[in-house]
Amino acid sequence: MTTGSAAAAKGRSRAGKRVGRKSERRGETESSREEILAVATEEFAQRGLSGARVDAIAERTRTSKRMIYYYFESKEGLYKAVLEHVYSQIRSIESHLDVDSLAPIEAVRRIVELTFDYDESHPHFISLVNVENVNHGQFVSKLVAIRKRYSNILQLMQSVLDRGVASGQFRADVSAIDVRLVIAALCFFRVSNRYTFGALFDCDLADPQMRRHHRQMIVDAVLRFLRA
Amino acid sequence: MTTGSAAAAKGRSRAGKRVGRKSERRGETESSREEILAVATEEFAQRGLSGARVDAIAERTRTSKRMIYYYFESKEGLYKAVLEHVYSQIRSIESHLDVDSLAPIEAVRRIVELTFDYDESHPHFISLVNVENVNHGQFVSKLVAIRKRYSNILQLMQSVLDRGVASGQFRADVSAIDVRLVIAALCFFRVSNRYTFGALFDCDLADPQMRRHHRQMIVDAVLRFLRA
Amino acid sequence: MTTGSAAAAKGRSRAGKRVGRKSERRGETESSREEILAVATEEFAQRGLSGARVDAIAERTRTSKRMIYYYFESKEGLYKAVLEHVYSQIRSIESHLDVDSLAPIEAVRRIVELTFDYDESHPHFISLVNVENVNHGQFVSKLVAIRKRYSNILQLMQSVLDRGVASGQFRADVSAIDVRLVIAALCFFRVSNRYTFGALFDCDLADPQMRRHHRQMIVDAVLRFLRA
Amino acid sequence: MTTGSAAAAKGRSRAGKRVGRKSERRGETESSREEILAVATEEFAQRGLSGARVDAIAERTRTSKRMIYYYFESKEGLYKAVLEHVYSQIRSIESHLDVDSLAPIEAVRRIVELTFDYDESHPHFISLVNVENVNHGQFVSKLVAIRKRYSNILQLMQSVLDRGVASGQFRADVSAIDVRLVIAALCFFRVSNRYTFGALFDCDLADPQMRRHHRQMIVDAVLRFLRA
DNA sequence: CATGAATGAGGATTCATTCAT
DNA sequence: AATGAATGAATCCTCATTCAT
Repeated sequence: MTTGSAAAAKGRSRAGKRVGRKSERRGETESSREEILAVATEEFAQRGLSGARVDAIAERTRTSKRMIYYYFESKEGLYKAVLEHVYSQIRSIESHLDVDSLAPIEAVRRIVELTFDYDESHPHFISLVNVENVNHGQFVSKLVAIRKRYSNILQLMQSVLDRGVASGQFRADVSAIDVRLVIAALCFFRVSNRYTFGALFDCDLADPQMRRHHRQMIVDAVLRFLRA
Repeated sequence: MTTGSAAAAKGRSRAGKRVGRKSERRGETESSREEILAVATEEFAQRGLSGARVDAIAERTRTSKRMIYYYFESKEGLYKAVLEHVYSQIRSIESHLDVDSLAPIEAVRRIVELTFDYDESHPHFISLVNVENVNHGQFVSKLVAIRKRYSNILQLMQSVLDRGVASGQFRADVSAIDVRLVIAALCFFRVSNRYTFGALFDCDLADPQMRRHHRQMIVDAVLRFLRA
Repeated sequence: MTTGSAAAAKGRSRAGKRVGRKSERRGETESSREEILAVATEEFAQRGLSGARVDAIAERTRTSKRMIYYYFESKEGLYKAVLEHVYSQIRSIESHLDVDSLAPIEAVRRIVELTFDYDESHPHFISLVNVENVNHGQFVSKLVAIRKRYSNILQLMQSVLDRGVASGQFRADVSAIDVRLVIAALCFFRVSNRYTFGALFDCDLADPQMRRHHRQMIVDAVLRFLRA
Repeated sequence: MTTGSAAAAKGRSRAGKRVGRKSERRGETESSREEILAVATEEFAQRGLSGARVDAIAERTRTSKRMIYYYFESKEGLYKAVLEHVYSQIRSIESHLDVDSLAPIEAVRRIVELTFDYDESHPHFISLVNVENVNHGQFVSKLVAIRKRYSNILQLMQSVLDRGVASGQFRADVSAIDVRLVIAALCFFRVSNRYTFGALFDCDLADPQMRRHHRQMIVDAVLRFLRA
């Protein structure tokens, strides 16, 4: 979870608006589109919106540059599709967890761990969120489907908090949004700032041992933050 | 403090190699260079390395595009200068504080507050760090002067921790680098992800009330994290 | 009548070569072709030969882009078909008139009026003639059927002139081609140059009052031109 | 004179807005720009706005494609500059004539002849006006300087008409705009429709003998139109 | 120190057309 | 008779950079 974890996302989201198509067929077609999307995800993550080259994306694909425009209409359209795709891929951490069946502390622990694991294993996603922030979030704000999902996340979190408060284990003065911010910040930063933090403090955040240590540490920090 | 706070930045670093020229007039010269640097900082922060336009930078300056090349040799050189400049501007939080004269808890509180305030008031710096991370930190790793500074920071932090542990107020199993990471993450994320977090959780992180709340919250979280 | 009025156009000319196919169903087939032709007429008139987009034409049609190629083989083929179509639609003004049954002056008056009315009510035709002239008339010269028709027009005009000369009402030193030129020029220009003339002389040639005035004026001018 | 003859045009019109230039120097610079303009005039006249190729224009020039964008910003900008240029080149026929010193009939004769000669000798101009009309006059309407000039033309024409009416030689019920329309139409059409008219009536309007004949004929037609 | 002119190399995008079914 | 997918070849345009003065 970074800018919030992703909620149920059951419906497959059609990223690039397909224009001028009358019927929908699965199969080959879809895979060309998906191949482009996969390659573009990498390119945009690694080079940013203006740094990415349509030519470079096309070359790493079995299709041609022309197909990119066929499916996505423009470089920007492709970027939007990529953004929507990566956001929609985040299966809601809470929904994978049946948060309500766990004791509050355990629920929070699992939420943090899943968030941490997701961010660690999806550096492209982290980079794309960075890119989007550098670009003033001009596209993320248009992803309506995504935004809906995120409001559910807060509700789930709130119910966990409520139970924790009721049981006397959590403080009462922390809002769901606060907890999400703390969790997101701690997990996201490790990945998003791996290069600068690593260079300046001369350490390798990707080191497995370091990672394991930080995973526990962040769980600990969040629980200490919530503890009554 | 973000990717680590900035240490004592003693020598002002001259970014663009300045070849010895006929007349080395101070004043005018310096201000042209600095004007370019100021404008470029904004442009690179707002549009990223490849998104920034040399033309655009020149136009917003009283000087010409040619001068950019005169002072900085290339767009990349200008970017490096900007990066070095913003990093060097961070006067070490610890050095401003005389950390050693404060009680450990108070010292940490002040460090967090200063870090928070710095990040909040320097969104361009945050953006540039983001940009640098999107670009794999390829330039930050070359800023030797900066890196030295950052190692001092860790030492100062360590001494605070040591005193806290000695007084029985802090846990013993937290390293300086861990604390810096936690502080940096919590302060940096609020600013770096303001667009995506704001859009997805439908809240305005820039709101003064929210900011005040989070400032206290982060101090609190860090102290809870350290507390024995 | 513009570049000459159109004569009887007895045989309907099939523009796009229609290869004999399995089922030559009338009706549907024909209407697809005609729909394309109608849309293409507008597009070519409004945007010129190279400005028109095959995609745009297809989209405004109930059929697909592929059908355009099926019927017309190429964009150029479609343009030729459009050109032939609009030229063939001009039913000979003279043939609608039974010119020989009218007194010479009356005959000329009616010819001018019909030409004027045709041009005014067929701006697409005018535009297409313009387009064709911008393209050096490379296609019109191939429309053999059309060219034949036009030579008849001259004969009819000549007979009117002859009768007028015989009756002493017309001058003898004006050829049929001269009269056609004068009539065509005066009627065509109003429509073809409506935009530039209107903009530069700040008047609206489409205004009904202006139009009525010019209609009479042109009849008058032509008769004065012919008067013995 | 076509869409109206051109008036005094004393001030040199700067066609393509030169951007980002602070001082103005004559000489070499200007000639590059003018060379582009000259070549572009031909290309746009021969192929229309969308048919013209920036590459083709550049190739026929001693400069590069890049310079076209440097001077004119876009293909459209170049087209606008061309249009303005050709319109501004029309030295006012009336102003070359000292219309007021001639007897009314003689004045009209000379105006017609000069208009005729101008149109005959500037087929590119005629074509460009055609192109502009195909494009709905979207650019000509913005040429403010040109439009001003054209309003003067009408005044000069009106004064000639007034003198002719006063002397009893001209009818009183013809407006300046009417006469300009008649003259423009007759002279313009011969050139603008040379391809289609020639093809359909199987004659060569460019033939010198034909041209001489038509020149007299048009003068005659206009005078007959005006005669009291 | 300063500047307007110039540009090669590349970058996004479009378009008429064809293929597989 | 019909169509959605696919594409090579342009086509317009941009950008960092250098030159001449």
